[in-house]
Amino acid sequence: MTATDAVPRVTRPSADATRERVLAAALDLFSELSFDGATTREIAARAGVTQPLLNYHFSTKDELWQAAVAGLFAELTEVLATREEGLRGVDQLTAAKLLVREFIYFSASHPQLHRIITQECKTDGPRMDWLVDCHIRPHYEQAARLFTRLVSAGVLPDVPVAHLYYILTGAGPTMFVLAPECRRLTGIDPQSPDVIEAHVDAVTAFLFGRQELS
Amino acid sequence: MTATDAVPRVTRPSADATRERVLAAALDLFSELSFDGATTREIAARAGVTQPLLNYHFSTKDELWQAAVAGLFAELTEVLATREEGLRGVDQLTAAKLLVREFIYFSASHPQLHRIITQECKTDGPRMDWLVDCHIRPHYEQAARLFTRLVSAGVLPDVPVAHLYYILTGAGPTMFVLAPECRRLTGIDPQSPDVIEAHVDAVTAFLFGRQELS
DNA sequence: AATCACGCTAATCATCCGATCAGCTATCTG
DNA sequence: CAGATAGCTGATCGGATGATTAGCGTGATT
Repeated sequence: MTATDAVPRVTRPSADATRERVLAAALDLFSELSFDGATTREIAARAGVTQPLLNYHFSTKDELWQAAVAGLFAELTEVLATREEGLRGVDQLTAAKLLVREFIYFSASHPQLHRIITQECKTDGPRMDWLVDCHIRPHYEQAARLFTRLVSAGVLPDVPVAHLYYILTGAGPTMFVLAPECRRLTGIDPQSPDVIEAHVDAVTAFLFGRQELS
Repeated sequence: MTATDAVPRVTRPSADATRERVLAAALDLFSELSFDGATTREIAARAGVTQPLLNYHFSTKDELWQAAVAGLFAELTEVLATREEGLRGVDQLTAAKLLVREFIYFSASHPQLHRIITQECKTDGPRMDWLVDCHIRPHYEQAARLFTRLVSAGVLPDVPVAHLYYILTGAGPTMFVLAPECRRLTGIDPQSPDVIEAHVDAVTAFLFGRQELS
């Protein structure tokens, strides 16, 4: 089905597996320790390989970072696209609520996403430019279209979409981004399914109106 | 009035001024570039001094970081205490709304606060422990008492206070934390007074109920 | 006036970082 | 079977980082 089946493969299968182990380790460490705080040696150690291998598969530390982040956004894009696909024909308000819920669920299972965004987008720089132009903007524009429709329908108050965007992307993921703090501060584990469910309910209740709280 | 007037001072006045210049530079760079990303040479350069001076005033990089963060939290504590003082006698709901507004205004004028929190509290570590135990917990407990009263009064929906805390601290400051992203992504400058006002209005509207939107 | 502590700097240290290079080994190709 | 190549490692390099040390100048003390 894919091109790699037709063309005789030049890369050995073992390389793909280690590549993905490296990418997973890089994503975790970059998101938790920041780009500068995560060292290539530590990433390599977590992936069970030696440090020069990172420069073999990804020529530079920046390219490793880009590859790890691109994989994460690909997951987000796929999850949202699949969900949207499954919501064809559902009425606008219900579809919007379920799409927002899906986004918060993703933020809970992939806290690395907003950890990296809040890490890189605090300052101007090449990584922020790349993140915004290549990955964040498409999702922002999709969200903006959705919010615009909901405001027109009177479901959301008449607030500029940029504010709605930062209220949702702030209120939804922050508890999961700061999971270690939340555990120490409140004793609650944000990775628990019950807590995730309660948070999704709470955020959607505040966003779409109080009476919606079950 | 202060003790330094009575006791003959041993530190020269010039030292206090440079100390504060160093602290301000450290706060900006730590919050934007993370603890590891900010170098002592860069902090010194921004403060207009040489790098070994940082080790003279603050024995280590960690102590410099602690001093800078402590000063920021002292400002927050003072601002909120002053505001609460001025709200004695005001009815509970109005006082709560104005206190929340004050918090968001502070997040707008001091984005370094939540930049550092989201930087350090993603991972367990000594800096996270110190931040939570010495500075975050007192404010969390104050917020928890406020939220508990508002839930009892029926002003807020019956959601555990931890969720309310992370919804507020996520929805309020994120737009200002990610100001560079917001400018590039939306063309809106979150430091503009009009935008700050609109965001404060929007967040309080979602938090305290739709009908409150002016 | 002599002394001394304070504020600050130039020079330097050990350490760690990302990157490079030569070389090993196993698999694939012809 | 022989050669080539992909996958990976050990050793190492230049550069940057946080910290230390010795020492300078100025202003307060006695």
